[in-house]
Amino acid sequence: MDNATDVRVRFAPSPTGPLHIGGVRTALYNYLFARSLGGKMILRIEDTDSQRFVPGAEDYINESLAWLGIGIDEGVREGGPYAPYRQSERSAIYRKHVDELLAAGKAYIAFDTPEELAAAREATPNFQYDASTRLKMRNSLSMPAEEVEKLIADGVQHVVRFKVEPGETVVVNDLIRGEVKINSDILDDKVLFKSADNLPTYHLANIVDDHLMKISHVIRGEEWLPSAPLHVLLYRAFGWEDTMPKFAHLPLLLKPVGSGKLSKRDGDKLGFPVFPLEWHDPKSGEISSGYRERGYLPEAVVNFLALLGWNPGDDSELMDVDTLTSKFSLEHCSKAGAKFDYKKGLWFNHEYLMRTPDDKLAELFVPILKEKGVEADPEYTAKALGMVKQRAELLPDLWEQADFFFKAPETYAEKDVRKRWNKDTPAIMEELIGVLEGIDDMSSANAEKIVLDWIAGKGYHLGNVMNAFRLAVVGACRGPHMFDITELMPREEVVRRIRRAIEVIPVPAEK
RNA sequence: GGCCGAUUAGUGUAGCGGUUAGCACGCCACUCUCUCACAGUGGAGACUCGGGUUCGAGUCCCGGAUCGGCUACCA
Repeated sequence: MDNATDVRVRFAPSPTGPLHIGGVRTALYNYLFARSLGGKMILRIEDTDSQRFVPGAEDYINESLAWLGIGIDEGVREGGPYAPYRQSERSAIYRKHVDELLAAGKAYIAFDTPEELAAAREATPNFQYDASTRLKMRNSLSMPAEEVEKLIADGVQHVVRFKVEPGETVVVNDLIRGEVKINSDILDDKVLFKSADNLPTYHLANIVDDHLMKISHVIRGEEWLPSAPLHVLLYRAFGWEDTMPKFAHLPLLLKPVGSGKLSKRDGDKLGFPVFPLEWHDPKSGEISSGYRERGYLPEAVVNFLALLGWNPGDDSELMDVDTLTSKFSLEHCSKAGAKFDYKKGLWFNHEYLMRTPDDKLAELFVPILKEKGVEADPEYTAKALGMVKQRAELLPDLWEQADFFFKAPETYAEKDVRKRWNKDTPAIMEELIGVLEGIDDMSSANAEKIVLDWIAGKGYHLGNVMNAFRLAVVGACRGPHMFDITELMPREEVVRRIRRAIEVIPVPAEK
């Protein structure tokens, strides 16, 4: 069934907390890569660290990817031919493979306790558990076979370590970085199987699963580059070098200001989310904000993230997921870490908001109206939002911009009052009410013509009259064209607001 | 400390030996205008530093600096 050349990629997060935005980007690149080549996207849960497991994190991962539209072909929820896709459920598979390595003499058993290892590191600067030191440690290479057997029979805790042969140059061919060479001397005898929870470490589980699941390309963060040579050695030890996946190590996401990798604190400090969805930490009770809850559109987040470390090869910036897919290629991924430009993220969302059809916007706006305790006709809401959407970056900004469509102003912007509400204003506004009431057709163009003619005829100051009018209806000098507002808003409401403004706004003593 | 990786305006990036070093965000003007936006036009702003190679280097090589990652019975 499966062809050797089939593209199969995986996103393999650890359920140790909310999915970080950098992880989301890795998932996205895997997804775009797979889709662009007609391949499959696998979601594998790497829960081999029982100490750090966080309940709810796996659901969070699934929900985040679903919200962003990053589709999964095979995974824990989706199932698939290589199930289970949760590593904690695959321990027998790893056990079998590690035994193979043991039998072939490519791995060995070690009894050193954490304390002993700490002591060794203390005693020797740059201590490394490798060919130069392993015979001085307590393991099946340094101890008589009977003693090893006895310790195992007695149930003494032990780990399995990979036996790295020294003096060899290991070459990793990275699709983004080219050839990366290192000497095996600097590699240590990595623990493959832990004693603490009888589960494999990342390195072993990762190689076994990628092989068994027929992964063709491993696209992951740069933090894995240093261990990639070890992984090559593991493929070799298993005799899987011929079908070894190709590697691509993505640059990291960095802090917007200062240096270092992007952290949750940066988001808190500068006011942007670092997680796709809001996260309620089950232990601390702490709540971390998410893109979704903040009012970002998933399409905008995807577009923004795609361009952080990749470019389409031309000047396009606003691209939907199909366009991103068709243009995606690993060759256009950059090598250097990208500072997280959250302001550009805001711009993307603004662009997507402007392009969202008004009725869809009205739907997205329902929760906000509800929160504000306002009931409104969907069609009215759609028209109102359509008028202000070019002024909003995030969904909640729509309320800031369109609130007056749903409730009369209670206060009037002081600065605008000072500038636009003169001693003649109440009388002119009174006159305006009469003019408005005399209009048969309140359509924007018609009402504008009539009112403007009246202003010109009377020789009034256009800016002052219009802004006073705006102040009365909106509560400040902001918003769409006045006659677009009065076309949508019932005339009685407009009149009521002008009357209230005349009543409430104090007339300045002079001028 | 060791190993690996990276380095074009404030930010994201294009460039792949010969360009007035392109685009976008942000910033500043101007235009439009009843306000705020949108839109349009214009502006300021960059090749980390040395050495090489070459007729010619942002582009290739070497070194320094800086930044990042890894260096766990975490992933």
